[in-house]
Amino acid sequence: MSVTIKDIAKLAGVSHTTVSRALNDSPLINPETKERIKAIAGSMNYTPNYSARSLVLDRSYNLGLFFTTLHTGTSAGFLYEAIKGVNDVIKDDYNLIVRGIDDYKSFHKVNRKNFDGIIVMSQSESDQSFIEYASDKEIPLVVLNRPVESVQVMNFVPDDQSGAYRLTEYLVQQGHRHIAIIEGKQGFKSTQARRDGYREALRKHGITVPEAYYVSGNYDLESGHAAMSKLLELPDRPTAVFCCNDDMALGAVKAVTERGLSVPEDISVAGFDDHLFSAFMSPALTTVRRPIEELSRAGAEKLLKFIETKHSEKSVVLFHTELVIRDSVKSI
Amino acid sequence: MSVTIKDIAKLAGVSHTTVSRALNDSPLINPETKERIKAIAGSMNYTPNYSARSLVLDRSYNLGLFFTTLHTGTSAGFLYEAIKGVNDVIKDDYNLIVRGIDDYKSFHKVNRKNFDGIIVMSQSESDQSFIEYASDKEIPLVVLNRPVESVQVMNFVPDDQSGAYRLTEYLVQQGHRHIAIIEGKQGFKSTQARRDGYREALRKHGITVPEAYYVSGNYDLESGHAAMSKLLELPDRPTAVFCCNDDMALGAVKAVTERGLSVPEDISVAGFDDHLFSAFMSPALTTVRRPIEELSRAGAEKLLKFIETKHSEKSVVLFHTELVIRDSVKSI
DNA sequence: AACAGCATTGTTAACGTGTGCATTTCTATG
DNA sequence: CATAGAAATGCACACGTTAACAATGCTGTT
Repeated sequence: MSVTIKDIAKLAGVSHTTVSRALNDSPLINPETKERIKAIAGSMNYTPNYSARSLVLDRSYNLGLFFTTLHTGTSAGFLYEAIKGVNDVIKDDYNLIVRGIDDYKSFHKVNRKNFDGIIVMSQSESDQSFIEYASDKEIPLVVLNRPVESVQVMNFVPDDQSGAYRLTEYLVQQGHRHIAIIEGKQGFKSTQARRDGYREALRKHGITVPEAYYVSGNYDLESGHAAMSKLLELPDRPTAVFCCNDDMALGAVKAVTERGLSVPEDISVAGFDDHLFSAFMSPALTTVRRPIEELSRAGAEKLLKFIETKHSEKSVVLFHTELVIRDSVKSI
Repeated sequence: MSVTIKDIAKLAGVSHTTVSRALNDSPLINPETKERIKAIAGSMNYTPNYSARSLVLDRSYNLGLFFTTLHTGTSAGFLYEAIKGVNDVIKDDYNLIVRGIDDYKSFHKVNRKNFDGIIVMSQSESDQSFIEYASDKEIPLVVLNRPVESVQVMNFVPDDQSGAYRLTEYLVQQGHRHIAIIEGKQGFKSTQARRDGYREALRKHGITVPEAYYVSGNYDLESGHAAMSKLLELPDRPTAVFCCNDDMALGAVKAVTERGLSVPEDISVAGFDDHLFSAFMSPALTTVRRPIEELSRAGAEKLLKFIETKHSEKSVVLFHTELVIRDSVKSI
């Protein structure tokens, strides 16, 4: 059986309360007694029973990092950057619980007893009921990646729309007018924001494109490949394709080269996200950088502050997205 | 304040003990009383206080998924597959805590009170002291990815050496004799296993290669690019390069194309891991598939069994690696 | 020496839940 | 109706820790 504060108390000849005071830096203890107790605790390798502390303090020391889903539409790079960003902030002071919201049959297991706070990495509105539930339960909550108006939460959102707008403008500036789009997973807010940015830029430049230039993907390599294959069959083939994430761009480029065509000589391709591999594609991909790691870090910092101060306020912080010009777009 | 079993007991007109029996399917309760209690608990949205249960039952319901490090040498795909594999097994019965072992200043926070079990995804021997510590503390432990002899643990290991051997044999069968290797992160056991497989195949075929054909990388895109740049400068340039993971292979292919050379016409490139992007590279990468998700799933299943039965035995399960032939190797 | 105030320590209960043993209730049998 | 045994329920304590309030000890002042 493990060492408890009662074992230490016996050896130190004090009450268990005094041991607790010593180990928690209470002002209500003589410094010499404190050091003596700490030495004994150290020599016995005492560690607190966190369950007991959690019970008394009404704290769990768990933080949730919840993704709308982990099953599909969530790329490895996205998951990786989110975990790294949050982990850099919380270190080993909290347990980071990683989950897909769609894994919950019922949310009632998620409550203040089990989570000190939750970061929702929101990909679509399908997690809206969860966000409302968590807010209603007054669980400290931060929502990343998607703006949420109906709930008083802190929000950190990459500016996907202006990123997509800027990228499409760049394609226009390079002379392209036949610009197609391979969209992301239907229902995801990022899909809509990127499409809106694309459309806004076309409209600004008085460009109209046929309906066939809108093709759906699923944010993965295969769907990018399939979507590009469709676009390449069109009688009026686009000169440039905006792929709404880098995974789909890689699949699209593959579809192009399989037909004996080349990027960007025969058709230009752009992506979105700036994953690690994007700079190493052949050709190096022109894309938009989304700072997922920084956004996750900022969200975690805010959540810790919220937990500490018991205070939060509605805010939306837009994270700058950045056009990254490489080699996959040709000037025509 | 939340609903406790005492609140339910009051409404049901029974003791809290009876409520506990009802909610835990004890045989020591009248079925009608049980249903009545369950109905009340349901209508009050009762959930157990897990801290209290953990304290009484000496259980934490936390499982650790610990990587040797999350800082460098751990690719997004690797992390993603491991988390997915484990998560598929544990669902929401346990909290999955994801950490880098090198994040711990001291291991003493890791104990049976805080973790019901731990899966170590071991990348190098630098986690050996942790594995020994956890085993000594009798924390249920499963080690994935690296064989461990000094400790009585269950081990699930992909057969990297024979994967690398088979890949190198394939290169030899395709006529290559000037075969270089871009190694992984120094000190990682996977680096050694893949190098050993490569050397074993060369030896089998009586092939000797210059020392300059061994170049170090760091399991990332940049180091693959840099290592291939070195190999391309050699007066006696290799005809084929075995990159010890797919990220480095992508970087290496980029270095080739940047020099106006092409893969596989001018130089063949092979990888290791079969990440999702590998099939979509231009050319599609010949590589070795390592079943990280399956291995993680098997490890999690074994760990849950161990926690349940309090019984475990030393075992090493080798997971089959598979040569995946695509387009990046030319026959000469 | 007596008293007041402050510092230090201890007693007791709380947190929410599970369980061993005691008590009560119910049922079957003679 | 009385008795025995089984079923059902409750009492009291435990788990390890924190904290409110009580008690004790020490120090300084008059």
